[in-house]
Amino acid sequence: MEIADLPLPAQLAASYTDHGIRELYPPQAACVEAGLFSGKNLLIAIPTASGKTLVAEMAMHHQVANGGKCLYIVPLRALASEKFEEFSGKGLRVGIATGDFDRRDEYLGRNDIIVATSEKVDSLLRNQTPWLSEISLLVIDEVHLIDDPSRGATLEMVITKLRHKNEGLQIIALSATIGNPGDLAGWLDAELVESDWRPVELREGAFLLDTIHFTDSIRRIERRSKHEDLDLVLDTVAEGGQCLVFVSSRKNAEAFAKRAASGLKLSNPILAGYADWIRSNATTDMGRTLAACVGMGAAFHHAGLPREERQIVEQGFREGQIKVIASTPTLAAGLNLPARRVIIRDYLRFNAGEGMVPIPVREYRQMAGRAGRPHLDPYGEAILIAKSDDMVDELFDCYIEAPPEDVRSRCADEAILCTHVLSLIATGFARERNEVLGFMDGTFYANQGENPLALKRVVDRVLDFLLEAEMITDVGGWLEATEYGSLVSRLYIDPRSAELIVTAMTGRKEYTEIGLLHLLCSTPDMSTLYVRQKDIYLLDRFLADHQDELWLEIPWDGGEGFDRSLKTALLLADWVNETGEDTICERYNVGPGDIHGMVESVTWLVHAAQRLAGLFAPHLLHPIEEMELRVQHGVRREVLPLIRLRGIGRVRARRLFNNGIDSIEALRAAGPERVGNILGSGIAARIFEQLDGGGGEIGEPAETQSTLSRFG
DNA sequence: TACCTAACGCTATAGACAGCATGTC
DNA sequence: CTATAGCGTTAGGTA
Repeated sequence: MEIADLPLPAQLAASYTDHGIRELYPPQAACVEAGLFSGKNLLIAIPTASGKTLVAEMAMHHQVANGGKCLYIVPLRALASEKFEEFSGKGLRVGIATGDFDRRDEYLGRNDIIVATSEKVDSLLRNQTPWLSEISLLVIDEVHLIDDPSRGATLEMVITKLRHKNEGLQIIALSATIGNPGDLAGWLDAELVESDWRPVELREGAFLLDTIHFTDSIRRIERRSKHEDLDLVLDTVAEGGQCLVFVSSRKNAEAFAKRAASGLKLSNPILAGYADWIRSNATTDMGRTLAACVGMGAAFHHAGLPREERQIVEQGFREGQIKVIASTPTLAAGLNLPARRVIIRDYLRFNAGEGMVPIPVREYRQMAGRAGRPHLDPYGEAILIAKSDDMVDELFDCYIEAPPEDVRSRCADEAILCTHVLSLIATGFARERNEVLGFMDGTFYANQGENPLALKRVVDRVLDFLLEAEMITDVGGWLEATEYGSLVSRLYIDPRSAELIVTAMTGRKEYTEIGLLHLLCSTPDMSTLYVRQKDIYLLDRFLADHQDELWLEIPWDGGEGFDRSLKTALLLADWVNETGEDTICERYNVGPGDIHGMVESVTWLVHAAQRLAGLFAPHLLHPIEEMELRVQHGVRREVLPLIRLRGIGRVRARRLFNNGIDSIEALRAAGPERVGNILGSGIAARIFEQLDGGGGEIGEPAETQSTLSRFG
């Protein structure tokens, strides 16, 4: 099927031909035949890299040409940016909406295509965003994530809400290969397009000692090192390919990258350039290790890395300079980063409470699908590593030839349903008990024929909780959200978090920094740090001195959850007391990326706490507002007056403060010249522009003078 | 005595969405 | 309540 024969706007067709795309891949053609351009709903279950995005893009342009508006839902922020870039510059107005990147919020509705994460769409729905009802085409990327235990229900509810709201909505759902695509297609009233066609041949096999066993052939690998897994890498590189190695833990990723680096020992100016950049920005051991590895052509990739380092690694790999990346599952689900050979070294992963658990077939497929770069590699290889003879057969049975798992609804979970039921009531999707159940009839859960009574019981319990918490009221069967409930729904926090926060804030405890942080870290919305044996001593010592500063009771059973939230709170306390990044990383055994993640989460929660304080504990409003600024910037209280200026962050504020400038007044008194000496004249000029310009309300009067003497 | 190595036991374990209002070094 | 690699400790060996 030729591009030229399709009902596409001229500009899009031209953009495709410019990129050498003239003909559709067979599965893409199947989508057109299944009714892509005639408004049919489609469930497209085809392998990674076989052109799903293009199908969606064509449908979106066709839709817009007919006066429609499109919403493209993705599971990750990084994916949102990737798709945003991809869709931009082809004649349509494209917008992006994610938690960290939505400066166009106001104008979002003017776009033809909006790319957003599922949580962001849910949030927009909760805030009654008007343009959502104009959406005529909904694209759901990675729809199989409806099965994700923690986030799947949100996706399911968002889909159900949008279908409920927008009559005649066309849905295009993109999925990995799953066991029961028929179920999902049935729910969505969609035509099913299924195929295992790929643009690059994929060979899957299991490796033992020095031999790759494929389905009907074997391939010997030269022994080049002490480690078999490394031999596989060196072999790929010797043939001019690149390698992606999936391992189960960060430590393994780093260890493998080190081994690969000393096995490869590459050296060229470009790699050296990357290594220098990483080294000069690195503040931690981890960063220096990465720099050393990258200099020799290998890298590791996990969530502890700071964003910039992650991007360098990805870029270096795309350019073909970095030959190997040893990665945790970060790369499995995330960006499009193909390699000739993918090695799945660890297929067991530690799972709290369960021990080592084999990864699902779907995840294996996800990783294996990364093998083979279209137009660049002659073929792709996905290789599992066996430790014994028997393992080879087992790996074939359990992964290579195994059918992928079925997808199941996750929305019957009581804790998760709680937040969604509240939002249904707060936004008027349901006004009575039966309407809640009626709405749930439209979910995948109900469609899969799960026990409706079980769901009813859960819904009843959830409603009882919400009534008890006074987030909703029930007047003669008529359900309505209270001001509290509506706020919780819009803040997008778990109602259980809100209850915990409100209860603690209205208790008779005095405000303390650690009290607030620990409270927020005890919330189900905050992920907490792992507690090691040697941390326990430190935690106990902290408790001995500061027990009475905590807002929450210490559980008598010395629960693990308590230790975890306390450790996390201590990390954040260090952050707002300007402890250096390297010290924090070492003390808590985390990477810069983890700090960033936790700071981001807690900033969101402090904001929520601030709004809740406005409703229930006005006396806490001011200190919590201060904490909001402090976590955002990672600064002590004493530099807050300075931080409010644009162009001043934690470093510059600290530098000014240490030079005796602790307030707006002091800044004025010092004058541009002296400030210029401290920070550089360009920045000084920008600061004084703000001071002289209309910004009369910037900063606060100096109220922190008492602590000044410490630094003078 | 200084130094190295093999053997052993212990320890720790992936990822990342959401508010709000604009700019860090 | 699983698997595995990395690491620290220690015993044993060698120059």
